[in-house]
Amino acid sequence: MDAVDVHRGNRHGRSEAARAAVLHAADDLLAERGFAGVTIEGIAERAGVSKQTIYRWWPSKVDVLFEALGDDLAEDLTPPDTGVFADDLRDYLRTLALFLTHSDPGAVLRALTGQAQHDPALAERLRAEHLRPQRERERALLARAGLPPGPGTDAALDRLTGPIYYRVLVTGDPVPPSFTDALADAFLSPGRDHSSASSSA
Amino acid sequence: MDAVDVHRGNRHGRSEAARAAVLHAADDLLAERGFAGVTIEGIAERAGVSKQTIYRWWPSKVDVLFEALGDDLAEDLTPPDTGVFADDLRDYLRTLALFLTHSDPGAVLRALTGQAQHDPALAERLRAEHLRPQRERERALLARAGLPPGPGTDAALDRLTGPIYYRVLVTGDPVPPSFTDALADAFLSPGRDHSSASSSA
Amino acid sequence: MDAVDVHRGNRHGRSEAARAAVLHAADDLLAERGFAGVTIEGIAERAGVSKQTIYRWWPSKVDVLFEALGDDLAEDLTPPDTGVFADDLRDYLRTLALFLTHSDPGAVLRALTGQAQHDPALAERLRAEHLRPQRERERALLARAGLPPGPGTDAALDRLTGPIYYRVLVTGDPVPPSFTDALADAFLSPGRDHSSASSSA
Amino acid sequence: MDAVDVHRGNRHGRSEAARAAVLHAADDLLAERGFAGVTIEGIAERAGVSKQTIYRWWPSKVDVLFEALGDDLAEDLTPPDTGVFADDLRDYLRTLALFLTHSDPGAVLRALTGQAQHDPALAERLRAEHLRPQRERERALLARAGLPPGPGTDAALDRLTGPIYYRVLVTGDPVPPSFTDALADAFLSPGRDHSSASSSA
DNA sequence: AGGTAAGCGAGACGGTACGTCGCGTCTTCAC
DNA sequence: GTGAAGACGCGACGTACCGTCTCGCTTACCT
Repeated sequence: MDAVDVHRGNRHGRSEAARAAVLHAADDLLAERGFAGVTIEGIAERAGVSKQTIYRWWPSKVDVLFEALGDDLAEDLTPPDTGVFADDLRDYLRTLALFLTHSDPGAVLRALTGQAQHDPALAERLRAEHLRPQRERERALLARAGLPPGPGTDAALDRLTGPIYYRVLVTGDPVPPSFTDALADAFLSPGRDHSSASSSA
Repeated sequence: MDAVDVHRGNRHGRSEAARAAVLHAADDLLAERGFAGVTIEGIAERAGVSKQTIYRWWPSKVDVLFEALGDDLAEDLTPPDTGVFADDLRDYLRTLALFLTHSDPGAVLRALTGQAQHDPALAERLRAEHLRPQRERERALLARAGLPPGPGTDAALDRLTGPIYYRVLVTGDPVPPSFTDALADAFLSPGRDHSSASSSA
Repeated sequence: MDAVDVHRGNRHGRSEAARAAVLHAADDLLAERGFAGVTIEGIAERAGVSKQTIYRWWPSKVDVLFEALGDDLAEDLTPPDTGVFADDLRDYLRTLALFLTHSDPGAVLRALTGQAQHDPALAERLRAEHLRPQRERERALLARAGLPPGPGTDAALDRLTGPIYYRVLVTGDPVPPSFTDALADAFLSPGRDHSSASSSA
Repeated sequence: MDAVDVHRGNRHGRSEAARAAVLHAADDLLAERGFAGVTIEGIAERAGVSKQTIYRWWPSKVDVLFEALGDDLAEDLTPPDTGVFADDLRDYLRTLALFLTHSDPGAVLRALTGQAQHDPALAERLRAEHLRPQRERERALLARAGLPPGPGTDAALDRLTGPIYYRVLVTGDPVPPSFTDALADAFLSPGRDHSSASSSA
């Protein structure tokens, strides 16, 4: 913790302090000024770091944000496993909605998803490193429902999580528990009629 | 039609030729070089128009793209009305998927939706001028199913269209007719089991 | 004087009101904001006149200023003729110094002379329309001293007025009566020694 | 001398190569296209330098020209000292006339003097950094004539150099040796009559 | 008395240059 | 050999004026 312990960058490797300061500064700037307010020069100034240090380790500002996202999806969005599938599913969807709408890493993910619409390489990287692993975790959840693995699982997940992302990214409507619970219920009790979907909203 | 008839811009109003050239150029640039390749200077050069003319009428490049979107949603995405609701719904979802994934205005909409993640004002404008009117057209479609108007309609639409937008904006998976038909079927026959959803894929 | 009498411009000639407003506005702008602050658009706005009206009658802003100078040199700088040459000469040099340093048309002349350093056409026009006629008036003054016409007159005038212009345009030193009187004295009594020139300063 | 030795600009200071290229380009443009043809963009392009580099070191194009003037006055206009005052004075006035009318730095000085008519700050800077030091060198010349220092010296210099500047800046007349010699003679032999001044012209 | 043509205001237009911001590269020196 | 500092070439930004143009109004004068 002491200044003595801080790597300043030398032949023994990069400065962890600089790395953390950069990621932190990028996060802050995204929260304070939005995506356009995140600039390499701004990050460098706020982090007390030189531009060169940033360019040495990250190819672009989206890579900084990408790394700032870290393992937050794995940490925050691993579905629970209580043994009661219905509860686990409802829980997970609620957590996902909350993550996307109100968490700091959720804001980063939204910004990156937005940028991914302009940048196919970023899109692919997001999918490979975050979205497909997350999908894998979701598949594991559904597997506990006794569903046989297969394309049906993915289709079901698209129907479960798609409307949540849709509200977050497109309509901007809030995503309350009533909404995610209804999605879960539709999966759990496919026979219920349409109006019942709203009765629980 | 003659050159005599061309508004060149005077006290009686702006030049329609310049307006059209700008919108067209913006569209082209988006298609050719992506969102980052759309610059005011680039639009001006390609449209044979001065920068000032663009700034006179549009606050920013997203406003140009916004106007370039025009009434394409209303024109291309008004659900059909053949009298057979099931066909109409299936048709509409297929059309929506095609629009989002393979049409020029769909590309503009994707870019704007991406940018909207960084720009709340744009997000609101997109919703007010395009998404909510589109939702209204979708409500009219569902009304023909005999569904009573109410929040249930919106929830149903979120489940019908949400997964399509999700694939387009997030996973990047293709959205084939089998996928949209399955969504329609799930709405039309809520009792079918999950695996059947994929059997038609 | 009534509005009825104001030419608004028609087939029979230009609007005198517009002309005067333009010249006045140019003058004001020069005084208030300096030469760089004189723009065609600024003149048009302040004069309540359209740009086109200015361009119809003047090729450029320097032409406006040029016309704003009017006959001020002839009016303000015609040497007096009291019959006493020494007094006339002293008077004239004092008047010239005052005109150049503290009058409104003097400010216009200084600005135009400055601009003439960048614009040979303007320089020639200034000389043809103002400076050479002024030189002619000065020659007439010297002729009354009994000096035979010839190149000697011009050389003498260069020595009489040159130092005044020099102070105004180059050193920025004030040009008090003592200075101009000394110039006159040096001409009137060429035998006086150098130090006496300053003793009257 | 090698490329290795060229400062490219870093924490230890600016690039001397860029500085020289900018000054050279500005000089060239002034000579080729006149003052209005000197633009920051034009300098940048011709010098192979970015606009930002110019703005980093010079507030305006006038400042570039100012620096381009360098020490040329001190170098070219230091009066000679042969021990024969009359010769020195005649020589100096001839050199001054030639400098102002036909040298490259003289053209820069004329342009700056012209611009100084529109810009008091530039006027003061010209005087402080170039004109007053030059006046000091001229005073030293006159001191060798045995003239006691005092305001008489300045008045005499105004009469010696004023007419030269006057012809250069105002009338545009040529300034031949006969003209400057006559000025020198009038100083050296104040008793000669007026007509004699022209006889040597 | 009506038609006509010039002067006028308004202001949109294609341009050029402005001065600024951020990019990504580079070089140097301290540690 | 990392990192802070910061100059550099570059590209785009948004603004100010330029000089040109077209339009519709007004106003004599001239059928």
